[in-house]
Amino acid sequence: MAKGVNWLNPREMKAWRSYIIASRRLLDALDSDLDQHDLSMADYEVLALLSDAPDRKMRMSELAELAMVSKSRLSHRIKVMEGVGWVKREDCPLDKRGYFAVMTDKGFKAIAKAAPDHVESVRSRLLDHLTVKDQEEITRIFDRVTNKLRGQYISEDK
Amino acid sequence: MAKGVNWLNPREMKAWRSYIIASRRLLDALDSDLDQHDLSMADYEVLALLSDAPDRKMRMSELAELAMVSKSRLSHRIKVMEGVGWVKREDCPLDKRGYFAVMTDKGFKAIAKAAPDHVESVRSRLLDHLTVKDQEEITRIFDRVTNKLRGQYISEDK
DNA sequence: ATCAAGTAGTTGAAAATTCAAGTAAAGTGG
DNA sequence: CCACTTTACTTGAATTTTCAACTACTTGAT
Repeated sequence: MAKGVNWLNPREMKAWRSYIIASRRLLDALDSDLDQHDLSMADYEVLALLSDAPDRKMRMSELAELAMVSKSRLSHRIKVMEGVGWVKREDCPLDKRGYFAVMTDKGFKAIAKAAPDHVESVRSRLLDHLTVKDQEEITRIFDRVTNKLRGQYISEDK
Repeated sequence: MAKGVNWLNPREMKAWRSYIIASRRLLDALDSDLDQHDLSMADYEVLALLSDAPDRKMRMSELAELAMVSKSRLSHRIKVMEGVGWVKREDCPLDKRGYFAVMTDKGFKAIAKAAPDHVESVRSRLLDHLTVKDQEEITRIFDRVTNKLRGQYISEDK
């Protein structure tokens, strides 16, 4: 096998760069739009997941998995959210190692307040600039990327 | 104006979720692929920018801007890279407030070693799953997103 | 010249995240 | 039911990132 590196050609390079640059700026913008609600995207997602869960509670592991953060990180984060009064912990009777993160009313109000702004933010920063066809392309392309990623060997904890 | 929130419809929701989920996993995968070279994506980009710059040196501000990190973050990061021996600082004769970050030979070797793996990683995690047409779509869509983002009011420092 | 305001970059402390253990409870095979 | 391995979390320390000054220089106006 030849040892030469298969560098990106200009078209590939352009696609890759367009994608990361936009993504970085987009995520930054969304995050800074959430500042007014004292939330980061990551915390928003955790709360959103909880608010949709039955009884607004979820096992730590499941929450970590769905929110795509490490258990350790979730643990730390839940501790601060607990301090703010948005969630509390409850232990799981069926598995004594486990805990539920339970959203409080205060937490629910917090995310209910942030949600409209966040949705508007996602629209104005991203969706408004995509045609219906673009949206479908995005879905198709990125679903495929996720699927392939799943197949490949991926790191451990998170 | 009616006060109702314009929530995302299923198609929009799907596009948005496909995009972030894939992006998070993708970036995680790329980052963990770089672990073997003791680099993060952010550090990689800084070094890549430097290695392409004339004389492999660049003003701190410009580097921060192109790498899309805050000046403070770059400053800290360059300090540790300086410790590792990948870059050094040099002061700018034309503007005595300013500094250049200059890549050392050791730094150049480090990124030259990482680059082929990183490119391969970008291919196997992303580009291999995109048709030429997909690449063009991505470029078109995300360039537009970036442009619109530029127009809107965006935060300060970074 | 002089002074106000802006720019380039750094710094230390605070907050967030990762990393490497550590604890306690389940599950599993014999 | 007894070891042994796994799972579900938490924790504290180390690292990274952000935040709010702060220094020193440049620029522009008078």
